[in-house]
Amino acid sequence: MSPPRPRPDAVPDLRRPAVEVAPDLLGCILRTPDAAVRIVEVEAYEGATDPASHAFRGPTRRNAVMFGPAGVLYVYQLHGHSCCNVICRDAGVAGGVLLRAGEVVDGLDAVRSRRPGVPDARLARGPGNLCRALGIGPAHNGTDLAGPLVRLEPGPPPDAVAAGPRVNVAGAAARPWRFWVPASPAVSAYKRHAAARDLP
DNA sequence: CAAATGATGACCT
DNA sequence: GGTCATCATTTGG
Repeated sequence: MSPPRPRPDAVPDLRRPAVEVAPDLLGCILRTPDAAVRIVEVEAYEGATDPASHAFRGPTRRNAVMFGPAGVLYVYQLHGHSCCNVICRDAGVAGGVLLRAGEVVDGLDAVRSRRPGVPDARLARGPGNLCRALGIGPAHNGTDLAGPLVRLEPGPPPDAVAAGPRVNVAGAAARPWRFWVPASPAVSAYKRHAAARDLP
């Protein structure tokens, strides 16, 4: 029996483990005041059990949001870029889903102006680029995903979901916690089939 | 205080 | 395939 897909008219329950939430976020819409993307590539990060997670060694100033309640955005800086996670699990237990790629479904002009010269299919390809496309930055850390700055909205579940190792993570093969929509042009080609398997 | 470290991205061969 | 610019955070002295 395959796992139940989320209803098209509801956002998935974010209080579950990130590994369960991650595939259910595919197809959902992330909206800022002037743009929106359909999420097509994500990675799950747990807490104390996941050495690749920012939360593995316990709370710090940077990762504090990961230990808070579900339903907020965790934004961190890396190499001069911003990356964002949807926070999962109840307060006190860390977990989050990194949003790695999306398809722009609203506010195309606004996104193009933030990413001049970039082909439409690549506007929100990559976690840093996705944040840039939506105008998400450090000020969004800890913001409510049901609030005015950022909204997570339901969307039609994808026809198919694939899973494989996380990107740029040591020992990634042990945990195939990256999930993506194989049909989406917003997922870079080499990642689409790298060590991929279809989700049961 | 100094050094190491990336959940990256753009560009190179 | 690979190099490297870049910078906040974290960790060690």
